Amino acid sequence: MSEKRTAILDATLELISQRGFHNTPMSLIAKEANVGPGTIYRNFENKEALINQLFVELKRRISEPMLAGLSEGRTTEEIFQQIWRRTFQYCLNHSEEMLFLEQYHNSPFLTAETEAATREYQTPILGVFQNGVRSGDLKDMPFEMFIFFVWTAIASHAQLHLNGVIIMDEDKLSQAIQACWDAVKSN
Amino acid sequence: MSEKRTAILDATLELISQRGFHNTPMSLIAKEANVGPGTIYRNFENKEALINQLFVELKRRISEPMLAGLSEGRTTEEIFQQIWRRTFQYCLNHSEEMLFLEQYHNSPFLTAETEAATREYQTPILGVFQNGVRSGDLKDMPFEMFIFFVWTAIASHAQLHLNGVIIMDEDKLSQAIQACWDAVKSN
DNA sequence: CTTAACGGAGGGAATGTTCATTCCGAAATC
DNA sequence: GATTTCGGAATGAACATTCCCTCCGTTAAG
Repeated sequence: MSEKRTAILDATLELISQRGFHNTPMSLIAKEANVGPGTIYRNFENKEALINQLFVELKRRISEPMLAGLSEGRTTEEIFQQIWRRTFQYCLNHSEEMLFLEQYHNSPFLTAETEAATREYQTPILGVFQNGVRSGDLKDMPFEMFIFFVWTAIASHAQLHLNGVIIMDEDKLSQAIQACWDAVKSN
Repeated sequence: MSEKRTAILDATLELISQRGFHNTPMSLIAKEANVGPGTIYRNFENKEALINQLFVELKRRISEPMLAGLSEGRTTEEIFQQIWRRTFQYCLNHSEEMLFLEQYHNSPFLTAETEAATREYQTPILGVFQNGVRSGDLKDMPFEMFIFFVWTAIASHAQLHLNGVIIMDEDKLSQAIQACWDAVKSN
């Protein structure tokens, strides 16, 4: 990935997560990236493609802490907890990325390919889930329902924290994790 | 509320939930509402105000089935279940409204007043929550955390259903409700 | 009862701005 | 010197918003 390309993606992330799509002209992205407007079009077909590729890139990044949580627990519950904690922490440390993802999560201009590429990054979690179901630790729910109590829950709680609605200190954090665990654990 | 105003809001809902904000010109809204572009500006200050008012109106509408669920259960668990079922059904029957709400849920152009107005409509649920905590049926979590397992969960699962990702038949529905109940119920 | 004056809502053409995108000369790289 | 990449002025389309003319209902005067 060229350096310019990275600069453009970074600038897009920063500007769009704060100002929204319709309020950030390509010219502004170019300026922020120290690049001419024309250069953007050398790397991305158009504005929509730029958003889509950024979306995929961010999904990839966020899957890393999820993955890292995988190897840290022994029991299913410990693994669940580690994934939650690590991903939550990542969301706080990279709030722009999380905000962008949540903002365009169900937006009309994400293409089907983007959605597909996105799904790729969930496969590590799928393994955890299937093992947990097989071993009787987890309820046998649809995988997407399980994902809700991981990714959606994490992102929502990170946003609540960032907006100052709930201060997610250690107490609240373990409370949230416990609630989600209660939701998915088998009885 | 004037007839024209209602027509404009309806047209806006339909067009924007399908095409997104930046892809639906005021002129198109006007055409869909059988109204001149100028007429829109007689009822709403500008495009952003239109979106904001539509958002508030939809939050009001969706709070009705929630409310209706309140009176149908005896135990906290029954009330929880009724709220979930009714609201979920409403989301399926009014998917455009739900999609619009989810799409602009965390969008840069919702004003603070809009967010405040929105919070109003949660107060009936707050009562249920507080009673449940007092009686020891519910975990003593922050209210917004509780709301996550109601509204956010409902909307997400409705979307999964509408996208064909999970077919939410009675089995899956009660499974989802059970999971959310397990999350919030005290142990 | 008729008609004239008024006021306000509706419509839509016109305006001016704001971009996305292009394109070509300049700079850099090989 | 050739080839690729870059920049940014220029272009053209799209669109939010305005402005003013039209239409209609209401009221007042005759």
